[in-house]
Amino acid sequence: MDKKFKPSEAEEKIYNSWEKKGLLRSKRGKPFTILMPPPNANASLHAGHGMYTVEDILIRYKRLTGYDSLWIPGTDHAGFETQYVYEKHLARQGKSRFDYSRQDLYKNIYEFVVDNSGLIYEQFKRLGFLSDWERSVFTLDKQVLQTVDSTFVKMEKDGHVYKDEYIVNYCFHCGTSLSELETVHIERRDPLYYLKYGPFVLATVRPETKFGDTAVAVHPKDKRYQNWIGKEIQVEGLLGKFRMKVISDEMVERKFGTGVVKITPAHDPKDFEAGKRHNLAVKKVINIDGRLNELTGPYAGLKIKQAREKVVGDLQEKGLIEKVDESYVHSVAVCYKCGRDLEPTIFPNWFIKVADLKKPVIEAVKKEKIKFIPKRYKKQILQWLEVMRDWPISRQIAWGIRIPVWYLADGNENRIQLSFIDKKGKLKKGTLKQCLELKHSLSEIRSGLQQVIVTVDKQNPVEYAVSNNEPKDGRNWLQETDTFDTWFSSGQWPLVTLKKDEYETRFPTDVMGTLSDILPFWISRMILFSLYIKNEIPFKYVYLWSKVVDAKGQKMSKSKGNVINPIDLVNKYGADAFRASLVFGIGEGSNVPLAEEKVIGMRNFANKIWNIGRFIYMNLQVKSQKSPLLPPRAGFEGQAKVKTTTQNSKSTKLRTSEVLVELAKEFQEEKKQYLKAMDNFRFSQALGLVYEFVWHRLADYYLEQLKEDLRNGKIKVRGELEKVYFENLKMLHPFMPYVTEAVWRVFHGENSSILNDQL
RNA sequence: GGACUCGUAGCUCAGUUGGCUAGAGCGUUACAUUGACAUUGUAAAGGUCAGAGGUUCAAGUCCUCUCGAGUCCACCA
Repeated sequence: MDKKFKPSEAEEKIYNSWEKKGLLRSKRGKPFTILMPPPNANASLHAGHGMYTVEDILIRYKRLTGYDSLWIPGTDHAGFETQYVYEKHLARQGKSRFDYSRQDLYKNIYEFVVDNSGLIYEQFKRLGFLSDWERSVFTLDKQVLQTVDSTFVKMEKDGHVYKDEYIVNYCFHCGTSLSELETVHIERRDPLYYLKYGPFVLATVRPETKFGDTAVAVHPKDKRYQNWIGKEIQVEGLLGKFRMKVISDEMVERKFGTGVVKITPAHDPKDFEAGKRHNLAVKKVINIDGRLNELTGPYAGLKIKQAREKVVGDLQEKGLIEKVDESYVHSVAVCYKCGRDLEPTIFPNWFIKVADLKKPVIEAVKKEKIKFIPKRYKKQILQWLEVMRDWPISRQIAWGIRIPVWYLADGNENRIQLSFIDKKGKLKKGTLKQCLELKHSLSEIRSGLQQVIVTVDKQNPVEYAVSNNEPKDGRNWLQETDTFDTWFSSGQWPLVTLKKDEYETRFPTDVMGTLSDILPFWISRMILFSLYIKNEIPFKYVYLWSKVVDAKGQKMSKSKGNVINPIDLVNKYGADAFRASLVFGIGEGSNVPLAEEKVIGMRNFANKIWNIGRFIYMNLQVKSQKSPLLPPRAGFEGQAKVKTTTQNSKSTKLRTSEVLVELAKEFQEEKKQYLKAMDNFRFSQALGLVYEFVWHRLADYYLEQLKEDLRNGKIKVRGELEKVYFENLKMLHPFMPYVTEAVWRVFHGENSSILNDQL
């Protein structure tokens, strides 16, 4: 044995042997199952992924305690995220997605993802993860598409799906609508304009939307405006005179501005709701290209910002602005991805009605059929579930699972808007009728299709079919071009990862471990889908781990320049050290500070483990060489012990037998506490316990006490020390798999594995 | 506005049914060590456990309030 444990030499060899011997999964015991939260297929390992270690700890611990533990891996196509990365890549080449048909774009992104995938699994392997890689599932695999489509079809049949013109948060830059959860609110100072509005003055930050106003509102109890409620006012505007209804609604804050609000249902979520309550017209004045439309007269074609400037200028000229409050601070919804302002706008969208679907989820969480660790997340997810609104699932991007809806083309040529790349590679836009009239065949349109927009007409809807496959009835259909929100598919992760027969034995799965910040996106949806499709919860425990932060507790971010690459640390100090440093001394649910010093500390611990083994092993060899000369015999031990103890009695040394009794007792207590901590997901405590025992009790105390006896070849002493040491190796193995396995093989032979033993 | 977390040694943090002298890692200081390990050992310095009040035989731990830091949700025309 070397003086030091050298991870770089040992790790790869050991991992390969696990793979070769089929130890990535076990074949005996009661099932224990974890589904790996799928990282983005094209991702590479970042510090946050380090926390997957917690799942590996569980898998290994369960393996060692006699379970058939299975960790099923997978990767996610991560719709919007990935397309965003790809579009940046396109932009560098001076191109955009509008240069491609959706088919080609999808193909290109697929290749892009394939080129960049696989890396993360290699990195996971370096961390030692005991996952059954051959079973990897990608969220665009055939069986996933099948399941996702079928779920949607079933939901539609059961009346949980509807299409509506709805106010959605639309990002003009990313070209897609976003769900509530994908928006970020930031505080910002914007000018607040006080506009003269007929007899009133009202305050707004968005004067450019005034063309879409369909009412003004006041609070029902506001004395100032009592007489106006229900009447019409005459307003002199930029486009001439018009009349406007005055409504009253509780939503109006009397203290804000002048207590009068303009209602713009098409471009403000709250106004949209108010519009519904009061049956107001929805007048859309901004199109999805981010420009004002023909309803705005001279402002048509201007982008929002330009329009605002011009409108303000013109209003000022006409004397219609009473004052401007430049110090107004409010929060603005921005895109979580690109950070630009989101535009609330009307867009046809597929929705999942969640009111009924979420009820059993709330039940299951309240009754603790699913337990959350740390506990406080139970409250948080319940809070989220309560406010969860209908879920807009349409994303106007190509990279994803296309929504299985077909619109009847025949007879609806006028009502279907589309864009496509024609044979010559030119982008064409218009109604289907216009395109056909330009001598483009339907098959040409289909193959170059970019986007199909079918607006919602409740009185006379365009006929559509919802099914896994295109209807084959001789008529022509065009498939919806929108794709599912990526959480719609990853939310069905527990429904697509197990084999059929495993739903009998491994479902519900045992633990779902994931970052706490996707609790609402993912965890709540997985529970929802599982209860809906299988009428069963998908997992028994949800273990939330927290953010990995830097040594000072700061969030890691590129702009701060404090990002730590885990693989660098693994290269320098070994996977064991890296893994242990993410667990050691960490409170449940608190941030995980990652500091190089700490990794070094754990590297030192790994070396200590190694050297305890080395010491015992060396004496084992010394003894066996000497044994022909000094055969150990019954009765001999006692004598020798008396001798050595008296010889070394400078300090007060205990008798060997007493030390051994003490050791056995202390070890029993350690193991008991360890098992308790592990079973309660208190990994940090478990590791801390063993750390303390192995280093400061076993090495510093017991080994020192028993050094002489060991050198003198006391079989009993060596046996006891070995036993305690081996047990501790097994206890440490979930945390530090490599060094424990390496020492194990020194003692038990190169072909042995600690994984075949039991704790 | 609603919910939640945190404030313990110079730094980063443990401390779970309230209970022996409040701990660890790193850092600091002194000493030791050529046969397990310098990626070491022995020891030391360093804490009014944010502050105030309360419950209790007993409070870092439970309750109330104050101050400070942070997170999530909702809203902001």
